[in-house]
Amino acid sequence: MKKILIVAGATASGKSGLAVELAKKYNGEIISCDSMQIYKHLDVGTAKITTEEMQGIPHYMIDVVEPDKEYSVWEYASAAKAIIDDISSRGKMPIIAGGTGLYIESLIYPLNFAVNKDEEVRARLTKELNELGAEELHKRLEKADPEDAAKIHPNNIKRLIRALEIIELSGGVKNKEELRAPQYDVCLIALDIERIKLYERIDLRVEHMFDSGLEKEIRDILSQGLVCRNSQSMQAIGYKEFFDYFDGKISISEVKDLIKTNTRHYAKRQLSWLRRYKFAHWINPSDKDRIINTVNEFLRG
RNA sequence: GCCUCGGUAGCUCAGUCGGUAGAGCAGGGGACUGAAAAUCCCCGUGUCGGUGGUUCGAUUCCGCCCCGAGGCA
Repeated sequence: MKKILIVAGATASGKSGLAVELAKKYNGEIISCDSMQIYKHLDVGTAKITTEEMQGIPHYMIDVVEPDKEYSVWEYASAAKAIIDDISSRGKMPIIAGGTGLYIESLIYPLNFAVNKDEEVRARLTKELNELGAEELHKRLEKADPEDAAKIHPNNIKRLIRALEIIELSGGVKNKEELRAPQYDVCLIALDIERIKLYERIDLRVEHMFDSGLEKEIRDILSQGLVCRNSQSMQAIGYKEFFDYFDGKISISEVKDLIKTNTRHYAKRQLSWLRRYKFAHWINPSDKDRIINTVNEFLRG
């Protein structure tokens, strides 16, 4: 099985920098695993790595989509897996760096849905949801797939609609346990930082984003018509918070505070996701020796 | 100096016709299979400013004191 090294962790914990260090040491190339750095032109707000910071190491899966386009895990996984194959075939080490849990999941285990999303079905289900209410749709799911229904809270309408969509399109229930074997030999390094320090780093990073022209960046992409407010990319933290400010509802300092708060919440969710991987190596990013030892052991095995 | 209104959870505040109190936010935990930086779920004991008094019992009523905000001088 091909070996891949994954550097994961909460936002602002130092994944990008560490990935570059490891790539230099182990003859690696880096594949970003980030649902927003996928988008072109969202640079400051996504803390996208700069060319200088890449230090000559090839980076993939960054700037691959226009910011008004929708993107999905499936597209990510297909593209990233092809790149993993390519890097491996050249005798180099694929290093995955990023914090989007679902995207990481899609590389560790194969996605096993037979059906893609379908905007028409989705739109109709959304309409039904508005007319009938979530409870009613949840009951429908319960009839079709009680096991799935038990796992999806009626308030979680995105999941609810997706579950019903799968049933309608595939004519059956989700393909569950099978095909969940890992598809690579994975070494997962999860960056472990004291919570208070992580939050300090987040605050600093947000301050830095404002100093680096975050407001100008978003004004520019809007005025150039690269996105509209409801574009998927504009759901990103660091962008969506600006719209109330543009509408005169909140001040710029409130925008900044909101971004900080939302980023903390996001970091918490990222850590929560990573804790599911019992095989992860939780290591403080400053503990280089342990990181090196862990990777060495992985490569020997 | 006098008058009025406040002082309750980290913050903003509600409430207790006297039986030791609860929301939002923050914070913590969790879920997650083609929207995922999205979406959703769970978690609330704190000298109720201090001190005397009335009372079986005071955060609640009364007195005094302290600290804010405003008004009159």
